[in-house]
Amino acid sequence: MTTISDVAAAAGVSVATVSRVINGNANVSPETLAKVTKAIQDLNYRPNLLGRDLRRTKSERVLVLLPNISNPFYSEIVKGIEDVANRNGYSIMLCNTDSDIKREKKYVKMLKTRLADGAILMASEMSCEELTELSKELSIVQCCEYKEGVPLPHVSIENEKAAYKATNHLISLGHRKIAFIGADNQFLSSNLRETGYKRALSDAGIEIKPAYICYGNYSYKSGFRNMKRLLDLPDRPTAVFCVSDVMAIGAIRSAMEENLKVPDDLAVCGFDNIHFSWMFNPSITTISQPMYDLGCTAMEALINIIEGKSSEIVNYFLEYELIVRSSTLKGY
Amino acid sequence: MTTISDVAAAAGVSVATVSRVINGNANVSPETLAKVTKAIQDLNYRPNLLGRDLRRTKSERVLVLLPNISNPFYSEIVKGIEDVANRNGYSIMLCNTDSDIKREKKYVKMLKTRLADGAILMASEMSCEELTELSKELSIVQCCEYKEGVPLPHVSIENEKAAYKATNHLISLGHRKIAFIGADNQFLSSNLRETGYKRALSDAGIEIKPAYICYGNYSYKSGFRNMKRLLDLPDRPTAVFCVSDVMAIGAIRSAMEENLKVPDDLAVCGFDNIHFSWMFNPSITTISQPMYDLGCTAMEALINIIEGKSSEIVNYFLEYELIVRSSTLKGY
DNA sequence: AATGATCATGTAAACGATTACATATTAATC
DNA sequence: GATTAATATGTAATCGTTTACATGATCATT
Repeated sequence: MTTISDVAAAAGVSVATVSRVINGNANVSPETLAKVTKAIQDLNYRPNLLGRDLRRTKSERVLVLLPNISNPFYSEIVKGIEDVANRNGYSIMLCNTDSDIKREKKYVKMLKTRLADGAILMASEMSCEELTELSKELSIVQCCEYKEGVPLPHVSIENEKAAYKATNHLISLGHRKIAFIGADNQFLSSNLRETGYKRALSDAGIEIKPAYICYGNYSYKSGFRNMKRLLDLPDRPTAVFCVSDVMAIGAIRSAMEENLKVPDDLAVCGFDNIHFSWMFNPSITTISQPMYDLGCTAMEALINIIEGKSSEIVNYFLEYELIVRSSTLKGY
Repeated sequence: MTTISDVAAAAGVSVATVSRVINGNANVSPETLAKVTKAIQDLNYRPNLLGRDLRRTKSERVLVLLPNISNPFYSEIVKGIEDVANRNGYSIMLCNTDSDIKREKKYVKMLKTRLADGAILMASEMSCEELTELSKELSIVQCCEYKEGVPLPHVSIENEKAAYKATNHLISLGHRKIAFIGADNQFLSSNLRETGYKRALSDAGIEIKPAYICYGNYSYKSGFRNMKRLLDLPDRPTAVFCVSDVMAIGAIRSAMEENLKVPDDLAVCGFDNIHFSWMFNPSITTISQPMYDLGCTAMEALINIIEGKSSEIVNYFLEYELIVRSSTLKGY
């Protein structure tokens, strides 16, 4: 490993001068510049980031913690994050937590140990107390999923209203027996979506039937199983609102196995607008989150915090959209 | 930011002793241990990784460069990589290159600058020369996609044979008019799969028709478009082999738009066995790569290199599998 | 009681960079 | 020509660790 002093020796100058050349300092004579540049070339020298960052106490790196890279929902968000990061000279590193709090904490530790300047948390498993603790010393933004009452900014959509809109769409198509496949996790969005679903029913004067409400874990299988259960009910629903597209796909396959037609016998609405929701047959009606923009906004907020431009905590709610497709409306 | 000397001061000992405590050195008296542990707790101290790694010239971190996290194919591989890494005390950080050589090089630079001990490259855009150059100073393993003749180990499947098997499956079902949707990129696997396809046809005494061979870019749309073109041929094929599941899905949707039935009117075979290939309707016949194992093996190979256990370059070819489903065989 | 081993702790040098400050050289001003 | 300003370069401290080596205390051995 060649170091800055190797270069200095080769060029016959001091390490300070080499450092000046590397960092584009103006006060270097043309001849010295040439000598040093040549030495750097010859030795194929790259500054050691550990040394540099240690001295600078700044890394221009940002961690993105996400529960699961295999969830297509996150891909677009990450793209937004990366684009803004790159425009501002930051590198991002993705950390797959697998929804495992131990893994998550390992990455948080890297943050604490200054390996990165800040982080974006996508669906943290940490408690409010832990997050509040972290907020004191670290630059962190919550994206999509967030804990309420934690002094950290978040970027998301209004899940309650979005769910209301989705459910209302089903109601407006004439459905009265509308089931709900939610998620049994600690995330706020799951609750908010359930609340929105219920409010839509109430507002339409439809009774809320507990038997129509069930919970999965965002997976295909949980969508499949829950739908099967719903279809086994004596008074089976004619529509279902799933809080993720993947579960919606599971639900549709379940209905198909029972020889039901979608949307004729069962209308299905998902959430997220992942790529596969329009590739699927039938294409799936869903709520589209502005994933790319969510990512961009989160990264912008993070940079503001890191660079100390804003000390107040700003939360962002971006616009969502109901996208009607064949799984609820024929011919779309 | 509290440092080791803050802790030392608070505990009334030297920094060396604190360091000993942190690193579990045996020669520390119980009382001192207690004092220091308490001070660490009180001050909520975490060692600065930059300082530590700089001194140790070792980071126990590994970079995983992949072209696109939104490709579900990579998720399982990453899982394998992570599991082996964690078992061996390494952290992994994912780097999304977006198939952009500039981004890729940015991450390689981090490697050169000792931010990580090594890297796994999933589908590098770099040339053989560049990779050869890197191999001299860095610990790198190629996974899935690889360049031939580069002195870096790789882990993959035998793409030519796998494609042969897939094509042969279609032939054995009685098809003679078999199209191929490949990929127009620089990757070896694309070529090998085409070669395997052609060899299967030749071996079966079927003429290779250039009109039946076309190229996409692994996307849904490119599958869709190419299939449309193939179906517009005067003598349309009755089967198609796509080098990715996503393109296969595009092809199926294309056939459906023409009111063709899959597999009755058109048999479709994909490649990769991503989750959606069995969620899709019809479920898709495909070649299953042992993604998890590919990841595990790549990580194991990398650790061997980093820790200097093996200096020779070993290449691994893992077993693939043909998975027959409804898109080629009814009722599966 | 002298010797040596063992244990606990401290001192200070590294790791590889950046940068405040000092110094030397040259150019500009009066 | 003396003074000052600007430019180019070097010296050494610093970032937060780890760790080789030194030191001093304790205890067993002879």
